[in-house]
Amino acid sequence: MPGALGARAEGLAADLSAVSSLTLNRISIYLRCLRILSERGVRRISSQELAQRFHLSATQIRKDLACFGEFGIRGVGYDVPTLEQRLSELLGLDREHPLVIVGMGNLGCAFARHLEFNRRCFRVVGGVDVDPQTIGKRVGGLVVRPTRDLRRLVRETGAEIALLTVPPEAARQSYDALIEAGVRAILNFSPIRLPQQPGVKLKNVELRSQLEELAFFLRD
Amino acid sequence: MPGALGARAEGLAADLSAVSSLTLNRISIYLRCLRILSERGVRRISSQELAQRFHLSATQIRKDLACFGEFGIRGVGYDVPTLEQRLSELLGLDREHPLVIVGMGNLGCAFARHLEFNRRCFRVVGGVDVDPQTIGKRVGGLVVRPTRDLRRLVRETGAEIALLTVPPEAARQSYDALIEAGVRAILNFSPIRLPQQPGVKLKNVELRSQLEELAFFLRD
DNA sequence: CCATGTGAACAAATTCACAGCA
DNA sequence: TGCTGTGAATTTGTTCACATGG
Repeated sequence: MPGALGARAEGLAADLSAVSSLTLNRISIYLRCLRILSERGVRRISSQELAQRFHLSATQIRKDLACFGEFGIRGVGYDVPTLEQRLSELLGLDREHPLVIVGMGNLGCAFARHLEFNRRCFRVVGGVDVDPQTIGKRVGGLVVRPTRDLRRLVRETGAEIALLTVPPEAARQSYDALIEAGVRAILNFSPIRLPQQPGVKLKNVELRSQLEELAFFLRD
Repeated sequence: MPGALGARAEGLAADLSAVSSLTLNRISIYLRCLRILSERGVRRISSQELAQRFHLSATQIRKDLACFGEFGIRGVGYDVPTLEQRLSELLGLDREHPLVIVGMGNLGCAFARHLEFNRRCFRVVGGVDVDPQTIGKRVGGLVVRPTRDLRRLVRETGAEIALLTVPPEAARQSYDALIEAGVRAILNFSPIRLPQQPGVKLKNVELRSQLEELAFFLRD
């Protein structure tokens, strides 16, 4: 192991800001698999067996984990609860993240109810919309507020993450409002290309593209 | 240009099955940008300008397009309506794709209504659920049918694509049922790892992973 | 001329192969 | 012995730089 400054006993291999998006998404998947194993009472697992059970790649699991440190026991494998715990901490999932939803249409409401029901690390603390018909509606455990209250809502709740689920024509305006309100990470479900803002993490979920890729596969 | 067999005047550069998922998803994005330009009456655009307007990379646009053929006029740029048309055909978006939704909970209903409203190339022809409370409910223009009717539904409607939006514990069973019913492409929104089935395209949309990547970015 | 299209250079990600340690 | 962790090899993806041709 290189003598990286600040590396602990089960040392951190490299600086965390260099970890790729692909690796992070897979780590999140490994964590889900570990939770399932944990619930089933499995205490130890090798990368090989983890890969076989969940259709993953054993080498890739080990390489991905190597970005964060050393977690296994050579010749044995990984301790399931320990690895689950360590990965949760590394992803910042040991605390709850307050989250606001901008656009309480079909998709926004679905996420509000879904995350309400399945709350793990993320808590929906507010939802806003421009439509007077929608404002005031109860969805899950919250009441929809007007978009002009966004800044106040973010201040009050300390929300750092936002879901952007507005129609295309409102996307740019809502995005600017979110930046202005001071959120630090945005998951954009609208089909609009938004400019990166320094200090604010923007991720796009291109649902339409996913469907269109399937359509491409089906072309005869 | 290499003398590829079957290459037309604006020739196909290579075989389409080798095009990567990354390229396909970007082509889908370019297509959306072209539609916007088209609506605004823009008739010609260069890769440079397209990139600037929509926060893309000009070189990458040209490289991506090169997978499918030659579409531009050197020294000039691309004809917007023509390119839009050609890309639509290439992705198989010139015909409508019937689509079934398995799991009419929050997410399933949201997609049913969303695609109903915003129907372009994809038509929701049916939704199924196991919950007796949900069966029979009207969502958008359709009535939720029991999951045991899935096979018949797929046969009747010719659905080739399915959205899998069931809770985790039902995912594997529903997946097997979809394979059995004969759909050819599945977009899986459940957080369960499913095995690839030869001849059936499976894409996973990991919503949880996207959120967790944002959480990672926010770790202090 | 000027923007496309493309080989060549570069970078990133994945897989291989095996050293090293429990 | 057996599995982890990791350099080295390979594959895949992106960017550069420029020849090509309308």
